[in-house]
Amino acid sequence: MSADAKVLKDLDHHYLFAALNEEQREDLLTHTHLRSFKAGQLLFSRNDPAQTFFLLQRGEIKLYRVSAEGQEKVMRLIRPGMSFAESVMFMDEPRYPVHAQGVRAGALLAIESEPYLKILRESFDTCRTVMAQMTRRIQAHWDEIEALTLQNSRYRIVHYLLSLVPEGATGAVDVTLPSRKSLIAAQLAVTPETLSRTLHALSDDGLIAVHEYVVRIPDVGALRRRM
Amino acid sequence: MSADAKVLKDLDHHYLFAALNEEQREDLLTHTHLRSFKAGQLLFSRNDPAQTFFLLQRGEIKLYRVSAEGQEKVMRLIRPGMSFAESVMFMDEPRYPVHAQGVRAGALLAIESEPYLKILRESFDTCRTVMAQMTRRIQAHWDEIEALTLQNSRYRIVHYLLSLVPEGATGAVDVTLPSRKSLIAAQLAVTPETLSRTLHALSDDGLIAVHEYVVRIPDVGALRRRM
DNA sequence: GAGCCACCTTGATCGAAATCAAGGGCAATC
DNA sequence: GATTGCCCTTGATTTCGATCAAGGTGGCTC
Repeated sequence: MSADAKVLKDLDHHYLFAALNEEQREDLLTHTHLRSFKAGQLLFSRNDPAQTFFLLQRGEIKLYRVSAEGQEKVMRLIRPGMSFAESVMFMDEPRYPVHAQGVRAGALLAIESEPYLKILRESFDTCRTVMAQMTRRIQAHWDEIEALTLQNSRYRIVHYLLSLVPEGATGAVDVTLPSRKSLIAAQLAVTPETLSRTLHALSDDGLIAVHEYVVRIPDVGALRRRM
Repeated sequence: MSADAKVLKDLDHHYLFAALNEEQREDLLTHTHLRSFKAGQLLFSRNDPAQTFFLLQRGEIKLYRVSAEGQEKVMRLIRPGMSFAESVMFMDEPRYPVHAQGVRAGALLAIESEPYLKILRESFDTCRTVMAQMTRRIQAHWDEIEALTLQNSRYRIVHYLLSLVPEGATGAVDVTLPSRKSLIAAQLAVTPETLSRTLHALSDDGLIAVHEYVVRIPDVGALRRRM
């Protein structure tokens, strides 16, 4: 399979491109660039002009903001198959609202916004899908704002663990933490110390058992009830 | 001017309808209902099936969530001219993600989602505007999440005061708090006590002067610098 | 005008999580 | 195999904002 064919394959599985026809996709491909990156490499900074959006193929990326005091909040962790910065293109003067940095080396597709917008004009179905996706994102933000204001750190951590449990699983489950614990902490807006202590406390309660990056949950229902 | 004509006038100033033609607007009007409400009246609850979205004409509405302990977080305060619940319609199984309650009596337009979606299919420009608006909302959420996690309550309160200052104003400005202080507190995720104390502290620093609902800011620049 | 209620303020205390500080384990490098 | 650096953990202390508790004030109704 040629490199281009492989890229095409990646594209058509993604919601941003699923409803496009062959011609539109070919067209887009001429405006798509493959870019690899290293761990720790800065991909773009907050307020950089945004002419492209991205689709991660391999590796891991964090989208984050930094406070005046240098404290970091991870807004999203991007894993392979996920797109990011795609909604920025609808702004009049598009600028990235966060910093993006590689966490684990990998590669991504950079897709130019302008050509995509032109194509979008001809595909209401894709428009609709994009809007549905944006709505999902908005609701996720509301959930996060709720968790940050109405719930304590233990709740957020338990909620996060439960989000890793596969759909429909019951009884005993092993979940694997997808990144370094300090990154997960930054995502949940707690310090690494608090995450460590909370996991320990949950272990003491017998609700989980932690071994490195594997968390065994003996009884998902019990954990859910003790949120 | 007839009641319908007045409603039409309200519609065409709003981004959701600005790009529609006369025929489309007339069509929509047959699926639009005027509804008045009292202070304290519940308009819809979280998880109610959502077949309509809204445009506030008069009064004030709060969109909020409630924790298990009964604590309230105001997600948005709706003022006349603002629409709400419009992005829910893009979901497959639309349900309101928050509670809505009247704060000050007033009236709103309830617009059926299905007919609007049909019309949207024929107006890419409106699609584009809707997506731009959703992007703005998403970025506002990121700002809020950042403020909640990286900034303290004083910062959030000062930031809120500055958000009330008219665009481009410098030097001394008087701003009027748009609602009860307890509601503003709930929006900023602080207790009324903390809001009261912080306003007092800012007064002591000479950065503001509070008289009832009017906050005088002698020097906007100075306040901005002391965030 | 008395009484009531909603809202705001002020003071005292408490508590959850951050910060500060120290140490351990492991992988990479020389 | 020693050294370095990065993560993570654990303990001690601090701090910000919440909670608890008491007034104060103004607008209602009766």
